[in-house]
Amino acid sequence: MPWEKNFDADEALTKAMHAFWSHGYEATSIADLVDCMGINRGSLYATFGGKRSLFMRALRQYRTVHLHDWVAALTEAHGPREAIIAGFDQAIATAVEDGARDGCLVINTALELSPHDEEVGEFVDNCLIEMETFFRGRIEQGQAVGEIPDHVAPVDTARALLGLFVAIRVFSRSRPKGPLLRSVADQAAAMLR
Amino acid sequence: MPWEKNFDADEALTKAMHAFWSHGYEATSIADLVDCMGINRGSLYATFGGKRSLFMRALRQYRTVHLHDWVAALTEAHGPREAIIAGFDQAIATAVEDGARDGCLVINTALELSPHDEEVGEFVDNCLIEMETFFRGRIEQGQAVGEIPDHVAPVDTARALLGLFVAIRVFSRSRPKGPLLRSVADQAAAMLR
DNA sequence: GTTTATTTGGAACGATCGTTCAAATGGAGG
DNA sequence: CCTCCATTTGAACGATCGTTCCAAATAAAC
Repeated sequence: MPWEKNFDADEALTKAMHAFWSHGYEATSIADLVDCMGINRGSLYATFGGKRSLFMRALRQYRTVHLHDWVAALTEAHGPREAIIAGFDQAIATAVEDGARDGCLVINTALELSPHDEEVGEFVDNCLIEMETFFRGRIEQGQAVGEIPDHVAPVDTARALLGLFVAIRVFSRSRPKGPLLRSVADQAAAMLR
Repeated sequence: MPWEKNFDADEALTKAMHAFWSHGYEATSIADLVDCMGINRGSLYATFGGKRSLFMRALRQYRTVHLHDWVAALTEAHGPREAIIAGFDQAIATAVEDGARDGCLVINTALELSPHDEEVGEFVDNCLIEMETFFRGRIEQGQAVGEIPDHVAPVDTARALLGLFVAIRVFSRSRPKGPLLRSVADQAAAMLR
């Protein structure tokens, strides 16, 4: 029925996000997006403005769903130390079980676009800072309740954990072998002892 | 002089490597390559076969120069423990001082192409394995000469070091801040104590 | 001096890129 | 019953993609 939208913009955006997530920005064409979103070119441009604008919205949706909500869920469901460990375990599980080789959209974008696109770069940086802040917050909270020893330096350790987490996402995309991912996660856990 | 090549194929390949390194595979066009390599389309196709074939040769040159030679230089110039630390320091130095936001071609490629290109994926995996092997070899050697304590688990630690090294390359491309990189490298060094 | 072999520079190819736009649709409001 | 109007639809745009091809150019070989 042409007089009213016959698709849900958020659902379509989610599908676009997964396309960018899997193939990256450059390798995802408008034709690909039209196909996987199930809408037509005109609607895509009317609703989302264009490829780049659509990508930015996909990035923002990713941050909301896979960063904010994810952090909130971990924080709520676990104690401070366990929240960090569960975060790593979850990342490994999606990589090994689901066989999804998508990694993390933010990190994929960090490598593909950040160096040459200021707006994207700033957005990605903020996401990384949020992750670092999550780790640091959990460490400090863990120390406050006596779960994590005081000799652990919150800032440095948070950054190292961010590094190991990034690495798991990278390996998820290129070399998603269980033992490798598990070794990395175990060393992350060891940093909290 | 048309009866003999008037360009050095290896030099041209190096220039192509840097273009791919900086912008990735998809975002580097044949026109870009022709420009930066300083040769013409015909010569490019006659000498290198095509874009994909040129990219694979660039990858191989990268592995030789920035992996094999790099590992050899570190191993030769330092003791086991110091070789690892010098590797991290070097990665940080190129990111912070040179201001080069290129990161590592292998890791960039791992995220851009590995999930959807079997040949590239296998090549990249081998490079990552080589790096892991370097770390493990240095750890074991360090333990043999008493530089590194025996409670360090070679395999797990090597994988974690690989992870932290990958992270430094990722941050070099997206958030090349000195303190962040230093924290990561310091935690890497702490794993060897 | 003619031939031969090879590279060069660039024109040209069909395909696909991201984007625009005008025609077709059919209920809503008068 | 007719006019609106937001939306769908797909054709079409110019640009650029990776690739192919060929005539011009040159100096060694004969």
